[in-house]
Amino acid sequence: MTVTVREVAAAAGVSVGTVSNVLNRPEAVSTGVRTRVREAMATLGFVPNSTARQLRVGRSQMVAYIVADTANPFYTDVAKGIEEEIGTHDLPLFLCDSNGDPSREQTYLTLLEQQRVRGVLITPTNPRAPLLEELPRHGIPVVVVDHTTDPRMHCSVAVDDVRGGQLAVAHLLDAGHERIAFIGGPPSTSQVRARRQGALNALHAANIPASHLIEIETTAHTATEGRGAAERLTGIPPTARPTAAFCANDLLALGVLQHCVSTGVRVPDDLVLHLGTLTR
Amino acid sequence: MTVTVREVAAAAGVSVGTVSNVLNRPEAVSTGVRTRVREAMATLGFVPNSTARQLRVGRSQMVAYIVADTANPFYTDVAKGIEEEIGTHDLPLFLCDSNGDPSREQTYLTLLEQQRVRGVLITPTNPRAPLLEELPRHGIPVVVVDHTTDPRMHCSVAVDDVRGGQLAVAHLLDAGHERIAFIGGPPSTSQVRARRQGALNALHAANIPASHLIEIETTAHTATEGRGAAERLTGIPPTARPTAAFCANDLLALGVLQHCVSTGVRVPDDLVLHLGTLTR
DNA sequence: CTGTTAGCGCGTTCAT
DNA sequence: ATGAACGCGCTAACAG
Repeated sequence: MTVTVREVAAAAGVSVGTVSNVLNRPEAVSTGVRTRVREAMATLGFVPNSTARQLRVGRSQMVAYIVADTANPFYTDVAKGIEEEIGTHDLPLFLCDSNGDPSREQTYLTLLEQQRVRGVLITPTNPRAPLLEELPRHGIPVVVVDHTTDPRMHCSVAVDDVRGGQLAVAHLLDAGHERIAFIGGPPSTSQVRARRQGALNALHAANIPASHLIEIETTAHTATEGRGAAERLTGIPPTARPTAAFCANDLLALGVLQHCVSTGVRVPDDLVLHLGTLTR
Repeated sequence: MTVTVREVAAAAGVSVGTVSNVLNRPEAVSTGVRTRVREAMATLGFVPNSTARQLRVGRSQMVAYIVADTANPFYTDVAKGIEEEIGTHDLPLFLCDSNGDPSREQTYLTLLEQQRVRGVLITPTNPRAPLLEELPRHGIPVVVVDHTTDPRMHCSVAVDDVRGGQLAVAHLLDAGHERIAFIGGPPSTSQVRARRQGALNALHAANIPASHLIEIETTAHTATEGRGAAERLTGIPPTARPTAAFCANDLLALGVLQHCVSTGVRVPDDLVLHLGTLTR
């Protein structure tokens, strides 16, 4: 069923070493032999077994990016950027969805380590997973995305969430709003905590009491949760209701918008909503 | 650097066959030896090399789903469903983004074939790619998602787009709308063609001329394109402007909504917009 | 129940 | 420029 280099070699009347050479160092083979071997590969339907190559070479060419939720456009946008870059090195990217579950995250990490992959990028659900440190020790580079970690162990790239939250809320304050909703995911996520802190900083800088930040907590970064948050928000008596909302996540903002549209809340007359990076 | 079964065997005072057995058929090894071997693995930091295992067994356990755009929530929702199912068989899923590029799609297919993966799911950008038929011939199961193909070659699962388009537009007609926008992606995608056909069917069934379906074509299924479409839509003189819009894709609908919100077009007073499956 | 051994398909010396 | 032979780490078949 499966065609090997040996069979190709026999068909082309050369040795396996030569076949391997036309595969990996074509310039080291004479033109005539090269085309003869290539024809043999084509007629036999030869498909290189990269498993065998990897075993020989010691590692696979695969790069993986583990995220908590592939439905979150932030992650897929980051993934597109990663692909663009590593594509220039002819490396393929594979996306893994841990679904916010530390045990699934660990399963993927284990799997990837056993596969001897070329590298792993991860936006960790469990930033203190022991495997996160084990991989680099075993020679597998790890890049932590959207989360800061111990720089001695990993490279990492992250957003200044405090500043982001501060800018967003300062903008709303400038526009004259005095009661602002903060719609944020579970406080267990550091990004949410940081953006909230930024929001508070903005209030403080404007001499507005922190109580004017009306916090609505959600359990996840999904549109469904956003709709629920909007429901709670619009349930607040008009005089106490925030006039603007800052959402810690695009999908939350989308859900808020969906709820407003379907229940007749005017945007932006009744509620000011700034859509962030959901721009693709 | 890398620990092998042989070293584990030596450390535990057993043979490699036994080590392999505790890995793959633990019940066939006596309890004492089993724990002794497991301890040796732990202290040595043994990580099974699944590349070698795959070479021996003939195929990898990896399942991949190739989509045209991981930023399209439809695909990631499908991916979640796939994961849920294959997870019950202890198989990991890897997402591949072809970015709508047939050549990248082909690259992934080639790679996966060379990796001898367990199976491939794909929403094809190029449904007639020769590799799509070659994989099954080489023993790699392929499932075509959201696209119908020759049932002799592949299993496939797809949506009845014609009926979907018909239902959506019939609903708007029932609500009293007589001029309806059809905002659809490139007509080269069969899903868009089918939904458009369904929309026309609904008009025909209601004895409304096809010219009352105002078609706005986009080049992709993105929010950006949706915003552009909305701009064109709101540029139509009020008397001729559609009073409702049917978007062939959620991201387009989102873009339309974004444009309306940012330019003060009332939803649904000025324009009725139904948000579809964007529900997570 | 445990040990021994023969490849899985390929890349890479070292000869020629 | 080409060929022969070895081994990557592991599983499976068989022998004990």
